[in-house]
Amino acid sequence: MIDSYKTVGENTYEMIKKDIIFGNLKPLKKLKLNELKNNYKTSISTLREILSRLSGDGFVVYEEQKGFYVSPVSESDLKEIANLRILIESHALKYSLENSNPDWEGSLLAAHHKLNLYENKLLKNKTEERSNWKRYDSEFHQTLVRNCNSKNLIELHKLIFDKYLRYQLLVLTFRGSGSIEEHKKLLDYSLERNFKKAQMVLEEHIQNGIIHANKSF
Amino acid sequence: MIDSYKTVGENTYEMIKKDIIFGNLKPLKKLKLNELKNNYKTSISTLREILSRLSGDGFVVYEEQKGFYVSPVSESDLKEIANLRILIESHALKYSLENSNPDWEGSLLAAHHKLNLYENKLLKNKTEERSNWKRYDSEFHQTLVRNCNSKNLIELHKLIFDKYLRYQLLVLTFRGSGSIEEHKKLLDYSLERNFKKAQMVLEEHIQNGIIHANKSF
DNA sequence: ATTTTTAATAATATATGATATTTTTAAAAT
DNA sequence: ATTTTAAAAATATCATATATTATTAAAAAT
Repeated sequence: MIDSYKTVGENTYEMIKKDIIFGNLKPLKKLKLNELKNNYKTSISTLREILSRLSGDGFVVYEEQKGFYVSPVSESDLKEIANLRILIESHALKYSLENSNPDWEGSLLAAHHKLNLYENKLLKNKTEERSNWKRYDSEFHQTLVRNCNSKNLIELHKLIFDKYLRYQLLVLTFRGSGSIEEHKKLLDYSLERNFKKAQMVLEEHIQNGIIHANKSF
Repeated sequence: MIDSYKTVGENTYEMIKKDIIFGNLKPLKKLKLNELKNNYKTSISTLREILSRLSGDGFVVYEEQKGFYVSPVSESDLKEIANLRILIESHALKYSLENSNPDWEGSLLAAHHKLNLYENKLLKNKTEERSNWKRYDSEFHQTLVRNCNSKNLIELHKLIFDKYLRYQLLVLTFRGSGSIEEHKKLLDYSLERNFKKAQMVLEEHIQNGIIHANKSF
């Protein structure tokens, strides 16, 4: 394993965060320390550290004297997150394109290739595993912004993207060919360094994504 | 005192955060747990929680097995933060103006009035306390975005603003009448709901702010 | 004399137990 | 049904203990 060196706290942080994003820990669920202690096999002090971190990230809510619980979800929150993602990702994309270079173009092509393979699998075989698809989707979008040359922007994007991802895994479904085409256009316009068009597709892409969610709330 | 009910952890969190923002804890300073324990009179477990939260907020850096230290500062980071602030605050301002209503207009006027009183004091008496000025500056800008109707956006703005504030307190100085005029314009254009002009002033305002910092690095 | 190795010291990471306080739950009373 | 009261559960905090990892200082080797 790659990360078997990590500390207990680090590993458990990843696990709990993943469990929240993947919906194993449901929105609003009270995170009782003793319960978590049994489930994740760590001490209460370590758990409190982890939950404190997660509350800084916005995946957990903390209330004085009452403890921690999983952040709630709502339609309005999803819309806010989507708008924020459009704002941040567009902004970062703009700078990524301005700084475009062969290395980055190569990595974007590679990321899209892997994503596309999975998308086609999903089109044909609906039972295919979705978490992998989401992984490649994440990587593609993260590659899009990576070249923006702002550490703060990249970190912020990752945070927002993870929040969006949580909604995707909770209430959104694979949209099929529409999403595939958008990814392809996003790739092409980016390689052409055409920000205007790339931005429009991106905005559409994210906006289309949340339309599928509306009924689930 | 208003917040004397708060928990030890909450109070100490505020104190440490303030000490970082106000420069009492210098950038890159190693935050040794035993040292903090003596200085802030709290237990190590409580401190670790606090530092974990602060690392989520970006004011503290954490390295496995090596512990915590105050986040570094740099000219490039300041520029990133300033650009991010322009992006976020402009975006929020746009929606605040769209949702404009008498209540909000009133609170904006009030916030500007208090800020302006302090600015004039500072102009005449250079020895005036700066932390108060910064408080009113914060409040004015926070009022500007408060009406945007997006909790996520408001929280994000607060986070970025605090980071910017840290730089202001570390390396920036009161710019005098220039800044005062910008605040006035910002108020007037906002009351007119003229986003285009308000946005331009805001961008200038933030951009002008960091010019004064360049030499300090 | 500078570099490398080794030993000693300090600091972190984690767990556990103890205590005071606060919430929550359940039972009793109005 | 609502309020009051008592009991139980959970949180907040601290202190202490142990294993592991970093850092520093001393010793050895080049």
